[in-house]
Amino acid sequence: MGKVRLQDVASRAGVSMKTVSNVVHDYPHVSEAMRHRVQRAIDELGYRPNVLGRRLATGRTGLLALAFADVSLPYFSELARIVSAAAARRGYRLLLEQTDGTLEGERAVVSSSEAGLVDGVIFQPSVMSSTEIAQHRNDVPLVLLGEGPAPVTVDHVMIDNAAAAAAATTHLLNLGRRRIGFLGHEEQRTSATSKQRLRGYQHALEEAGLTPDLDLLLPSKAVTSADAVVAVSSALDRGLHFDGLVCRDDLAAIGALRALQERGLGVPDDVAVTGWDNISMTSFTHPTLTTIAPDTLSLAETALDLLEERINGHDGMGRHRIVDFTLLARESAPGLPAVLVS
Amino acid sequence: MGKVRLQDVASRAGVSMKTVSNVVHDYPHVSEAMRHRVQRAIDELGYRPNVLGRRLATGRTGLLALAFADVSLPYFSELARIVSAAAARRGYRLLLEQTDGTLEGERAVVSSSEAGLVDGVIFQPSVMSSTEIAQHRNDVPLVLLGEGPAPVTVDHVMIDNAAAAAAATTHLLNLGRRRIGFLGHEEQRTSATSKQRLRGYQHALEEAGLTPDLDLLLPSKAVTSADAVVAVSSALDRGLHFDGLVCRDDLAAIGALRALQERGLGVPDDVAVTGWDNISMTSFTHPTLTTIAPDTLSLAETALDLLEERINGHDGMGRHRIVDFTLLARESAPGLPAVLVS
DNA sequence: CTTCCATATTACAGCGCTGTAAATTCACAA
DNA sequence: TTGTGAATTTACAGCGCTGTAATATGGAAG
Repeated sequence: MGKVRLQDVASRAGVSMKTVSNVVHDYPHVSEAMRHRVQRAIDELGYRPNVLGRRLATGRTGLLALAFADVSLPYFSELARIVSAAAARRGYRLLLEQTDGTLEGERAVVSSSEAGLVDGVIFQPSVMSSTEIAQHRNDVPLVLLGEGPAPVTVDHVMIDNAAAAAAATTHLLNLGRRRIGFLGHEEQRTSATSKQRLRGYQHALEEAGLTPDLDLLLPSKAVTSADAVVAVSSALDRGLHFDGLVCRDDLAAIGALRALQERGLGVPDDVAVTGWDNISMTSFTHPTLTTIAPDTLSLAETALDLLEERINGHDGMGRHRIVDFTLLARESAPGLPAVLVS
Repeated sequence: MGKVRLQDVASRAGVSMKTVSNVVHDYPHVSEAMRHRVQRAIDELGYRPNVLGRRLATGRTGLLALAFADVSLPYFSELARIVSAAAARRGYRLLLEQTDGTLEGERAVVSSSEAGLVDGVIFQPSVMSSTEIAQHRNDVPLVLLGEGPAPVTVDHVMIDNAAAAAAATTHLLNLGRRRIGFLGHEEQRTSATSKQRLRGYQHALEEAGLTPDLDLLLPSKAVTSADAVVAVSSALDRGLHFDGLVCRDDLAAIGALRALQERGLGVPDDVAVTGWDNISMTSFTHPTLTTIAPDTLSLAETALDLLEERINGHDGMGRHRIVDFTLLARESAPGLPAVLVS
């Protein structure tokens, strides 16, 4: 068992393979009698179509890949869930591919050294430059996610990072904070993501007539809560004073919460904090976390729309789509009702 | 481009397809000169082998599936990362499959309606009964994870849940707690996982000469922090008193932390709390969370060992393997040093 | 300068399936 | 009864690759 082939069913039912294939695919021009006869043979034999054979014949696997640095990061795993569900609604299954945020891993994704497995790829690069992405020969349809500067030839979906960072910063300003820090950008080789967020942060400060203070930039060794704890703790140790903190992402914010509480600083009373991503944990931290919530559902659907068009042969220039985000005001920086910015 | 086939390379290099194939696979009996010549043709044409063709010919895809309820649950996403890395070391790639914890989704996994895509499946069932799993025709090698009662015919890897629950409970008893609750088992249709954990909890209480109090069992609607918050809050509302809480998993524990803090109860002073799974967030909660840490690395390796044997044709009875766990004492229930229990 | 053997290379079939085009069947009208 | 077109069903080739078995090559031995 497990070795039943189309031909076996065909023999059993006394028909041709193609007729069986037609029944399997609900091809309309099959008589009822025939359909029943074949279906019975299928059931009796426990036949299961082999995707590989089908793929080889049709050129499609019904598989998409979603590639990013690390599934165990909540933003990615929650995104994966949403994309996976959306893909399933369109009849695709999702293969998750991790790059570990390394150049090597990302190169493997775009060069797709093993072709033919997936019909398309949704890829959130961490370190690869846009020019390098563009250079790679692109056998398989590709849509980029995230803030990296996408090459003009490739489709791309993102939120307006600078605007969102500005919204978070402005939110803190509206709470009366004046010494607002930025936490969690990479120490060296600042990523495009962090750069855009820093830009929005700086812009909002300047809009408010404040001069950004370089001391208030707290880089973090890696994008983890642990490194954020270290960054904030050492800043406090060296006597830095701040009353607001715009964090690069929720993990950094959670690290910040922890570090502040260890020093006995109250959030939001002493320091108001904002996160970024709206990972589910942000509703359960103490205090709950004010955060930038990208419209991930729309992100997923948009990316899949673009990808499906590519799969179906669309061959134009890269399209660039911006999806919405929301600033969710919660305990760590309360005050304004949720603000929708496009 | 993207349409380079083995035959194209063969023509270009002026050799047979098989020779190209041999070069691609580092088959030993190929002369250096030939290897170079073919390799140049490969490079010039940008040839990428097509996995599907290969699979059809060899019967292997190099893909494994990891199936569980929901990637966005931290335990699963962190497990996925570990299994994925371990699989990569063995030359496999990992396909993540979500069942949403529904019977329907789980049936789809075991009946593998589309055969041939993956070489094997690692599956953590949530609701499917062992008999039903056993009944399903099993074309593809399968290894079960987790606490469900595994059918004797199928390989299975787990930790000793009752022992771990007893360890957590005993840890609280050693801290002098006497009114210890259990939080987070399913309200109806208690899962096998919860049952075993409840059993260990009860056993530890009885060992200590205490009579389990049914009021101290706080079921939760679903396995989420949100529902845990509700469960704990309403227990406190109805005046329930407890000084220790063994939680079914870390998410429940995080919800408990939140609910207790909202009521102004101190952790661990008023209530000591233990979690389960050691998700990374438990190091950053306030207070940090004492938790049961399954040896997931060993879990992953063991599961892959068993699976590879099956893939390579092993056909005996189901093997059952127990992997270690550790009780990590942190702030929410401090005291004893880490205790290793097998 | 043969002969022989080990090593390098090739021809060919077939993995399981589907698209195309051709063949068959059927219902109904002439 | 026969013709006609529409509705079903079938034959066949081929998707890209690899295993097997057969063939070619080249150097050492005779």
